[in-house]
Amino acid sequence: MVKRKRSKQRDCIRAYLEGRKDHPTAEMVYEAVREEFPSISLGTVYRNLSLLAEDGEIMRLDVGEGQDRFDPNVEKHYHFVCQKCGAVSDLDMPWMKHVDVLADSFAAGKVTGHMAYFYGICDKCAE
Amino acid sequence: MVKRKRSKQRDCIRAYLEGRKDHPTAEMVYEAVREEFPSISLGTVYRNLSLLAEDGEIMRLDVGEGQDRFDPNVEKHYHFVCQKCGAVSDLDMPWMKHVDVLADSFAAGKVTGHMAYFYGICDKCAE
DNA sequence: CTCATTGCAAAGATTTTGCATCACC
DNA sequence: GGTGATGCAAAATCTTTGCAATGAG
Repeated sequence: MVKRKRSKQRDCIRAYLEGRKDHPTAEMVYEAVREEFPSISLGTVYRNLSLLAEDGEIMRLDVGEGQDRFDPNVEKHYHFVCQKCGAVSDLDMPWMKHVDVLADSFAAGKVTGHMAYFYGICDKCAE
Repeated sequence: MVKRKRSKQRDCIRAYLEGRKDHPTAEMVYEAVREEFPSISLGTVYRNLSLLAEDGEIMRLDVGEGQDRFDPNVEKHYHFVCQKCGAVSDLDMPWMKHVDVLADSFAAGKVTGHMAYFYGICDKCAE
């Protein structure tokens, strides 16, 4: 890991994410942080999101919709994606480490983990 | 579903995928099909892959590496991704429909399915 | 003073699309 | 012959990167 010098922009991005449970995209982070730093560039946002993820301060999510999302909760947990509105919410459900053992018995190699998300329709869209 | 007119190019793409278990990317399909249709365009490959997926003849995979991959096996099944060489192989392991029920009890909405893949190091790379 | 960070813009990478032409039914 | 498909190139999307200027330690 490289030496890191503090920056107001990165602090702001980190602080913004800490308070969220909606897993913002880089674009959403950009729009939000822009209110405090009107001249920040999208490149800087992407760079800092990558640095924070690299340092294990946040987690990068890919729920198969093109844009990556970012989560301040770095604990292993599952997500629920609404197929109608695209909202991504946390699932407070136990991590299934045992499925890695199961998968390992079928794989032509050593299984060390898995990636998963659940999809369906959220309550709000079901109305 | 729209009316479809047959084309040699699409037939070739379909036939190429049928014989594979390595989940080629669009680029790989393009390179392969180009041997029979040297003037085929990448756009046509993308277009046909999307049409075939739309018709349920093939399945589009996203294993979080940027490029999508395509699978002639449209049955629900899991995949194993080697983190070293990037190879994607099938896992002949039962589909865990019960986890959808479990997730549903935790979700703020109706869970209808899940997406998952396992990762690790394949035998070839472990040597 | 050094070098990580920024803003800007250009470039990358992947996929989609507009359009005139082609070919299937 | 009508319209779906093709090839080509341009564009759209999302993300990364080169570079000179700026700022933190």
